Amino acid sequence: MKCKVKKLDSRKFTDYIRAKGLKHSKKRRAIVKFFLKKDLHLSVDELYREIKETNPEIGYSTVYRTLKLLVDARLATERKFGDKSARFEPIHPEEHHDHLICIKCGRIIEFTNDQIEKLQQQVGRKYNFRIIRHKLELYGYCDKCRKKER
Amino acid sequence: MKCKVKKLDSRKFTDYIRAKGLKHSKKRRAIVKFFLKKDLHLSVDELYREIKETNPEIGYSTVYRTLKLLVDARLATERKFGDKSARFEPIHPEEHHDHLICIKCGRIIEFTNDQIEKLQQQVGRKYNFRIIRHKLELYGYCDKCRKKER
DNA sequence: GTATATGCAAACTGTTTGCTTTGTT
DNA sequence: AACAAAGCAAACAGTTTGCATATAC
Repeated sequence: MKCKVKKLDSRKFTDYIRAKGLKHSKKRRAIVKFFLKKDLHLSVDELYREIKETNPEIGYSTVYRTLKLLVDARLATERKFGDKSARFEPIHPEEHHDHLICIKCGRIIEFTNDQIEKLQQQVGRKYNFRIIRHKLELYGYCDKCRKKER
Repeated sequence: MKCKVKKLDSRKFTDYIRAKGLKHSKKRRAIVKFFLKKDLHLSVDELYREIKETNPEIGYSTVYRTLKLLVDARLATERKFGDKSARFEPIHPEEHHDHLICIKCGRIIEFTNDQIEKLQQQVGRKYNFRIIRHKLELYGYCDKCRKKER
């Protein structure tokens, strides 16, 4: 099961922009479109290059600023997997998920596991923590890279 | 249960240094001493300031370089919790642990949970991943900060 | 004495910001 | 017309590096 891009209506972005009294622009729309369309977990750089091909007049800072806007609007989250650069992914409010990351090819797969979630709550109780969110990342070799290994 | 600093023999560092044909120095020893002595999960900056008080002639880059050396020697690991700066902690080879992080006061508590570990392996199997390592961080409010909240 | 360690300043990377110009409403 | 967006360059934070000097062996 690969990552599927779920429908995240760009209308939500429009709503947010309006509610904030901000303005729409071609470039913003282009960035949001790419962001939603492309496979998940893009780094800013990847997204920038991608966009650059069809919209060469868009600058780096605009990409950053728009992604930040998406995060503010709670339509995206920022993550860092090992490497130093930030990766953004659309939020699907109903569903939380964690990540499998291939340390060879960089592939990122999402998964969920209710049992793990429950055990985390249990850990929280044990230490008197009120757990708000968590991060679980499993690093290893994906099926393809395992085959190549030997 | 607070983080306890377990005995991590600085002799291992000595061994590593020798094996690599590198040299000992007062400063290195001082840094390693502080690193092992102080509570875990120090940022470079925290460690630097700490050391500076008794060894004001030690520079930032030396701290970095020595920490890197510790990582190379597999005596420390580098982590990033949300904030941008790296934190280092001694490795205790026999034992893997995860972290509870208080989003109010920044307190970091270590924990282990075998059941979660097992479930992670299960997830790996499901997706045909060979899991090498993982990162689990639970963010929330610690007991002290929960009380203060209301 | 030779080679490594260190300090300093400078380089570097990813990200953010200030300012002027351009675009949206 | 008014005000936000975008581009560019410059600022920034954390980290790394080059080089001359100090230190360890």
